[in-house]
Amino acid sequence: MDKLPPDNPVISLDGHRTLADRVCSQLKHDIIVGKLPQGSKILEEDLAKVYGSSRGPLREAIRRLEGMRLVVRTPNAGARVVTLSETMMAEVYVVRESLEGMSARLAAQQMTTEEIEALWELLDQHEHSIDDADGKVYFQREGDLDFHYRIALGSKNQWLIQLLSSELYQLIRMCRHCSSRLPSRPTAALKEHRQIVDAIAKRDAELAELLMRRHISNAWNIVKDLLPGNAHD
Amino acid sequence: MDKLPPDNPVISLDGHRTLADRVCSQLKHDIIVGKLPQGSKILEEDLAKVYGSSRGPLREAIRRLEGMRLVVRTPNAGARVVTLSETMMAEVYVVRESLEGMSARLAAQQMTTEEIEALWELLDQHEHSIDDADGKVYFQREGDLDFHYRIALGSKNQWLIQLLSSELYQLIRMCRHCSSRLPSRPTAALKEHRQIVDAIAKRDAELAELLMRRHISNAWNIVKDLLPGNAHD
DNA sequence: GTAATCTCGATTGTTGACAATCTCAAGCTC
DNA sequence: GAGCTTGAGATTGTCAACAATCGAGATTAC
Repeated sequence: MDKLPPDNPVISLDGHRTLADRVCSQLKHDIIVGKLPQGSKILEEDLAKVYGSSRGPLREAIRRLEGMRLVVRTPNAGARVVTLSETMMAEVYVVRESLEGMSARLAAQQMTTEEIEALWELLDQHEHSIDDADGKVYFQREGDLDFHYRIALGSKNQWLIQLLSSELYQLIRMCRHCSSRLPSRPTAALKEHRQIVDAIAKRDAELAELLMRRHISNAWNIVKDLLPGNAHD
Repeated sequence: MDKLPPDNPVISLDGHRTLADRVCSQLKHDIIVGKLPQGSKILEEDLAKVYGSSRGPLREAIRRLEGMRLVVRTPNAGARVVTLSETMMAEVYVVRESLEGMSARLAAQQMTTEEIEALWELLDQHEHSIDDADGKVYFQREGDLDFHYRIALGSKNQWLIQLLSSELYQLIRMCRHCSSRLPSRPTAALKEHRQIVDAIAKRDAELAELLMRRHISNAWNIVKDLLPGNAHD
């Protein structure tokens, strides 16, 4: 697991960006891991002090997170952390199914053989991490996103990559953080991953898209029941 | 044509939003119609004066347009209007194909019979506007977007609706404004529109998605050749 | 003549203060 | 007692000044 999506939860260390950028990263992180609960109000002055900045940069950060749909703003009443209702997540998964399906289709046409080879290795790593570390749910989850991120990269379509990694994946992470942390069916998922890579390796774009869409649809059916408020088993 | 997408070029009149909101709308408008040329630098102080505001609200507006991908920003060097290269638009159309295909699929399952009836009427209006007004290219274009917007609405998926209307459609408009203004094949498009509505009316989700994807793929093949720098015929 | 460096102007990043607006609770009327 | 009004406090929206950074042009060394 040598490479993670760019917007991973770890706070970025480079200090030579603009202050608003750093505030944005930290705020995003705090939202995703639930440090700022869903639906909680964002007090500009307080949060600015927390992140060691003034209200100006914080407001700009909020505007960007608004664009990522992590916060909702109402004109003269301030901003709140988004609340992930089940219907909202259902909608997100539908969009994801559509976009990642297309990603897989393009990846089957665009990925180099080296990239495909790297994918196989990644899946082998995942298999090992399933065998021994059954406590490392967190890494399994990030590993799953890593797989999907690589497919997105394989599409070579900057728009797909941006849309998936900077908007959808953030919400998926947030959703996972708040749902109970049961092992999410790693073996079944791994098998589906292998089928997808197989289709890509055979350059069968049609099949790759179909399998990816089915895979994400399956994932949603599992995630759905783990959401708070849904009795499972 | 009683109803247009919310972010249409006409400057919104309600004055009781925040200043940053209004600046954002006007700036967006000026970018889309080409008043601010592609790739031109955005001078905060100058533009703030133009829109009758200070730099603060203007900066927030820029942050939002950055989220809509209408401007690109580099940390200490300012913001520029995005430049629509052919490869970029190709990527946008791929994403559009994916998302609108899904929209059509969902619309076939979710639209009410009243909404479908309204769609038929809309297409009849389009047919008439093709017959007489061959100079009104502008309205034909907006009419086309209106059709696609209604399908998106029909999906009843807020995420799809948002993504399409607040990001992709803006770029499509911008692209159309800058490309030569040849009538974009209204009769062929209308025929395809009818086929799509037909599939939706028959509740054939699979077919609706297929037809919509093919329709957008066709549209791209036409638009591609009209882009500046491409010799046509 | 060319290339590297330095300086100055211009532009962006940041801040704290001020104005406008909203929220909420206490008091008043009916 | 219920509902409306009003006012204080808090919070967001806006602004203008200050600091940091970048870019262009001139200068100088080779």
